Amino acid sequence: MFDPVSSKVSFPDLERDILKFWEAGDVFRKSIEIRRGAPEFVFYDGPPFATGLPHYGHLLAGTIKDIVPRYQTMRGHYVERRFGWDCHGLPVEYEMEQELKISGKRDIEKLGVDVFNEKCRGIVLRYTREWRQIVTRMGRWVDFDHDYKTMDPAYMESIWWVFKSLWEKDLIYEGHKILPYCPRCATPLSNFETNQGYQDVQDPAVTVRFAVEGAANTFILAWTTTPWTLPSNLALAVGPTIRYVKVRDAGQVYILARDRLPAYYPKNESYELLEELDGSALAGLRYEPLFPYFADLQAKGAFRVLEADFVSTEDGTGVVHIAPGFGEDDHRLGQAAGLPAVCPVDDEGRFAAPVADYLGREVKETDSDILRRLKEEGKLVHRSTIQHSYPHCWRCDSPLIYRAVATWFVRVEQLRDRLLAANAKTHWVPEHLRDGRFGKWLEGARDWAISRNRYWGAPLPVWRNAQGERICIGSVAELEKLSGQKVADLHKHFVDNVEIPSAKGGAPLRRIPEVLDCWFESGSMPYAQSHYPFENKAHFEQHFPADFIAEGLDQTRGWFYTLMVLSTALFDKPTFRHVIVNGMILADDGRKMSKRLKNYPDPVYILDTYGADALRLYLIHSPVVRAENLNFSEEGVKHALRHLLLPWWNAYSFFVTYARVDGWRPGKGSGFGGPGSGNLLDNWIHSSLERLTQEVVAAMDAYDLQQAVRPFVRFIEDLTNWYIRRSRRRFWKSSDDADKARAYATLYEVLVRLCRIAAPFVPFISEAIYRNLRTPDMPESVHLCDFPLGDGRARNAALEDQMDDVIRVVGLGRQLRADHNIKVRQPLRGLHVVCRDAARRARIEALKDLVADELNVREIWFSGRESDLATFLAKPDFRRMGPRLGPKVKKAAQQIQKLDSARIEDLLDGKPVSIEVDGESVAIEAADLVVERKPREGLAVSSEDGLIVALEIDLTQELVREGLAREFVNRVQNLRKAADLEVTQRIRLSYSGDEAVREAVEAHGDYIRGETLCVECLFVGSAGDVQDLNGHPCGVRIEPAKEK
RNA sequence: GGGCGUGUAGCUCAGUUGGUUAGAGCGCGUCCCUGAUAAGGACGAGGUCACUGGUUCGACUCCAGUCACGCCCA
Repeated sequence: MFDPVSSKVSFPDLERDILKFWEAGDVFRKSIEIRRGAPEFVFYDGPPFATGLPHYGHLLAGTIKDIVPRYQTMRGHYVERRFGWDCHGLPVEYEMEQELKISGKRDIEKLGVDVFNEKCRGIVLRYTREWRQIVTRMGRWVDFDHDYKTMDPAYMESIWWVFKSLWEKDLIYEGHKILPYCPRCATPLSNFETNQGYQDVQDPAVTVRFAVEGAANTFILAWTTTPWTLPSNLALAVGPTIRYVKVRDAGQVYILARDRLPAYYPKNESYELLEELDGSALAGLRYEPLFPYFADLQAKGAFRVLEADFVSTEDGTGVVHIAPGFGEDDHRLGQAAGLPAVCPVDDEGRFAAPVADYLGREVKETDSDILRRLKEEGKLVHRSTIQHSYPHCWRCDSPLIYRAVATWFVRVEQLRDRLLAANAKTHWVPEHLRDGRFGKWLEGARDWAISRNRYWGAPLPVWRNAQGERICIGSVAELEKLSGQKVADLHKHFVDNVEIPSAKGGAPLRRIPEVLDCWFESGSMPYAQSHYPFENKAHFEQHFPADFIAEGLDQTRGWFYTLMVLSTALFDKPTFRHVIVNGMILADDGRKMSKRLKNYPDPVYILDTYGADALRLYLIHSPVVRAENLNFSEEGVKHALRHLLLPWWNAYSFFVTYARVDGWRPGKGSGFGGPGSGNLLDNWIHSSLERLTQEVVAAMDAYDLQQAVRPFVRFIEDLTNWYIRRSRRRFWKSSDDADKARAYATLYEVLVRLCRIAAPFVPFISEAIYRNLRTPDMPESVHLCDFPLGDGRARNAALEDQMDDVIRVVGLGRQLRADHNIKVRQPLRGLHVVCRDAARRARIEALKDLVADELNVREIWFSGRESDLATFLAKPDFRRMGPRLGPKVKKAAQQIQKLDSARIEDLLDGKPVSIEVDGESVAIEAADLVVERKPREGLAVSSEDGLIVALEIDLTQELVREGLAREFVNRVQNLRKAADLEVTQRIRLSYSGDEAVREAVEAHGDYIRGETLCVECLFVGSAGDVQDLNGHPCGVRIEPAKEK
C-alpha cells in the first residue's frame, strides 16, 4: 500500500528528507558504482575561488553540471564528478592583505613570504563548508571527498610538468609586458586593481618638435602628457591614412595632422600651408634624437617615423611619441620595428642608467626639469595642462606609471592555427560561440603572459644564474636530484631556498621570483587533478579530453581559453567535446546583483521557500542556459512551482488517494497495455509520454537543456488537465472493474516513468514520488534507474491528432456556452459536430461519450453537411500557389477571395474550378486553398480548422430540473469539501427550498445520492444558509453518517 | 573604437526550411468550472516584430546600414 500523500506539501521539507535519504543510503556513490565498467562519460569541473560564498551564477552552473552527468549516468555511463578548488592568486592575497591590514609587496616581504603564504593557505578553504552545504542543498551530486585543490603538492607538480613540456617545445619565453606599475609599492597592478583607482587629475600636456634629418628647419610635432618618457623616445608614429600638412610658421616648417591645425592655429592666418600628404608618405623619415642617452640606437633603426593604426587625431598633433618601454602600443610597434624596449627606470620608479642627468630621481618629479631643458634647447613648442582620468594605486594613491616589466610568455600566436583546428572539433551551446566570440578570440590571440610578481601561487620552475645558465624543472624528483635537497612543498617560500649547483662551475642557480598566473593553474586541471603523468597515466588517457564542461560566458577568455591553449600545446587536442555556456544572472531590474543594494533575494531564502527543484527548473527553463542574460525573478521560481511541480504532485496525490481507497497496488499485469488495446485515453497519454521521452532525449543529446525542459510543460498540461480530468470517474465510481484497473495501471506507469524522465532536472520531487510508488523489485532510488529511451511503437500520431480534434470540439462547445451565457452545469439537449472529412468525423465520434460528458449534453449528432451551418471563405495557400504562380499570385488571391460559398464547396467536393488571371485560366483544387468556415448568423455555431460545432440551447422543463439537481450536488460537494470529509465518507443531508428545488431533488434523488455519497436526503423547513440555485432559494446541511 | 550577442504584448519569453490573421505564461477585465489541484477553462483588451533601406509574388524570418542594451577586448 502506498503511503498517504497530502496535496498540501512543503517542497523544502520534502527535499530535506530526500537529502537525508541520499546521505543515509549513500545513493550518489551507488549511482556511480552500479555503472562501473560501463562506457565513461567524462566531466571536468571548473574550480571556483572559495574566498566568498556561492551566488546564483554558481548555483546555475552547478545545476547544469548536475543535470548532464545525472542524465548520462541514467543513460548507462560511468560519470566521475570531482569538485575542484581554485586556491591561488590575487583574490586570496588581497583578502589576506586586508585581514592583516598590510598592503603591497614591501609589507609582505617585511612580514615574510613564508608567513604570508601560510596565512593564505589557512584562509583559502574557509568557506568550503558553506559551499558544500549549499551545493548539496541544490541537489547537486558531486564528489567533495575526492576534490582537487590547485595548491596540493601533486597538483602543483603536474603544473610544473605542463610548464616544462611547453618549455621543451620552445613555447615559453621571457619578454616584457607593459603593465600599470606603482612606484611606491614597487609592484605591477592587475587590470582589476587598476580599474579601481581612476581619478581626475591635471597633467602637463606638451608639444615638442623633432628635427627632421636632411631637411633644414623642418620639424615634426608630437604631443605627450608624460614628459618623463621623452628621454626614452625611440620613434614617432603616424596614421597611414591620416592627412598631414607641412606649414611654414616664422621661418620654421612644421609637420602635423591637418585636422589638428585649428588646435594650434586658432586664428588660422599665422601660418602658410606648404603641402598636404598622407601619413604613409611620412613613414621612414629620420629625425634627431631629443636626448642623447639612446642615440646609439639610431644604428638599430631608432628615430624614424613609423606607421601605426592606433594613431588618432582626437588630441595632440596626430603624431605619437613612441617610447617602447612605457606604453603598450609603443611596445608592440617597437617590437615590430625591431626596437628594444628601453626602460631606464628602476623598481622604485627612479631614473636609472643611462639617463645620467636625472639618475635616482622619481620620474614624475622630473617633468618640469625636463620641460625646462627642452625649452632652453628650443625643442618645446607648446605647453599646457590637461585634466583627464588617470589610474592611481588603490592602496597608496600614487599615480601609476606604465612600464615594461619582465614577464614570461606562452607563444600562443604560434599555436593559433592548431588552436583553431582543435576548436573546430568542439560543440558549443549556444553554437555561435564556437566560431564567434571564442573563435574570434583565438584568431586574434596574443602571447599569453603567465608570470606574476606575486607570492601565493605555483612558482615558475625556472632556475638560473648570472652566467646565463638556465634549467627548467619538471618534477619534484628532478629538483631534488639536481639540488641534492629534499623538497616537501612547492610553494615559493620553500623552493626559493633551493639552489642548484652550476654544472659549469658558475654561481649556484636560483629560482626566478615569479609565480604563475592562476589561470595557468586551472587550465592545467585535466592533468593536474590526476597528478598526471606521475600517477594515473592510464586513467588520464581514458579521461581526456572531457565529454562535457559547463561554465559562464565570462570564461571565454578565462578557463575555456586556458584549457584549450594548454591541451593544444601539449596534445594537439581540444580539452572538451561539448560545452554549455551560461549567461549572467542579473537582478530583477536588469542591473548587477549587488549585496549593497540588496536588489535580489537571498538564495537560501529561495531554497527555504520554494525548494531547489523549483529554482533549478526556473533557471534551466530560461535562456540563461544559452548564454543570454537572465533577470532573476522570484515570481519565476514561484511560477515553476505552481505550474509544473504542484500539478504534477497533485496528479500523484490524486492517484495515491484513490489507489489507497481501492487497495490497488501494482502487480505483474500493470504497465501499459499493448498499442491499440483498452481505453483511448490511456493509449493517448501513453503516446504523449512517448513524445515527451523522445523530445527530452533528443534535446539532452544535443545539450540543449532549455529545449529539454520545455516539453514537460505540455505533458503536465495533458496529464492533469485532460487525462486525469477526463479519467476521474473511472477511478472514483467506475462500475467496470477492468477499465478501472486499466486506468490505475496506466496512471501508475505514467507517474513512475515521468519520475525517471524528470529525475535529472528535478531530482528531489521525482525521488519522493518514485520512492512511494516503487515496488520492492525496483531500485531504491530513481537515480539508480535507467533513463527511458522510449518505444517508438507506443507513439501514436493518429491518436494524438484524434485527441487534438476532440479537445478542439470541446473548446468550441465551451466557447458557445460562454457566448450564450449557459453554464456547464446546465445540461443541454445536444451538440452537432460537422466535419466534411468522414474519417476524421468517425474518430471524433469514437470519443463521443467523453465529449458529451465534458460538455454536459445528452446527445451528439455527427454530420458532413457543412453548408447547413456555415458558409465558406477561401484564401490561397500561398505556400503552394506562391511558387507556382509567382508574381501572379496576388491577382489570383483576389479572384479566390471572391469565390462564393457554393463554388468553394464544389472545390471541396473535388470538382475542378478554374479562375482567370491576366487572361490566363488557372485550374485550382481544394489543396490550393485555405478554407474558412463562417458560422451562419443566428445559430449557436462555432468553427475552427475544418470543424463546425453547433449547440442546441433550448431548455425544456426537464433540462431545467436536471440543471437544478446538478447545482444542488455542487452545493453539497462544496460542503463536503469545506468539512474536510474523507472522499469515502457517507453523509446524511437535509435541505430546504421552493417547489422547483424539491421537485428537482426528488426527481434526481438517485443521482444525488450517488454523487454525494448520501444515505439520507430529507426535505425540511430550513437547513443551513439559504443559497441561490439558478434563482431558487435552497438551504443544505450535511453531517457524516455512521454507516460506511 | 573593435568583436560577439540581444532587441517580438505592460512584464518574462516562444516563433520550424521566408507563405499573407505573430503565439504562450504572468498581470488586467468579464464569465465559467471545481471532491486531485496552492488550481483550472473560455473570452476580451494589449504588437509600426527596435529603425531605415534592399532582395522577393510574399520578410518577424534573408542581406546591408542605423540605433539601444549586455558581455568581452582596446
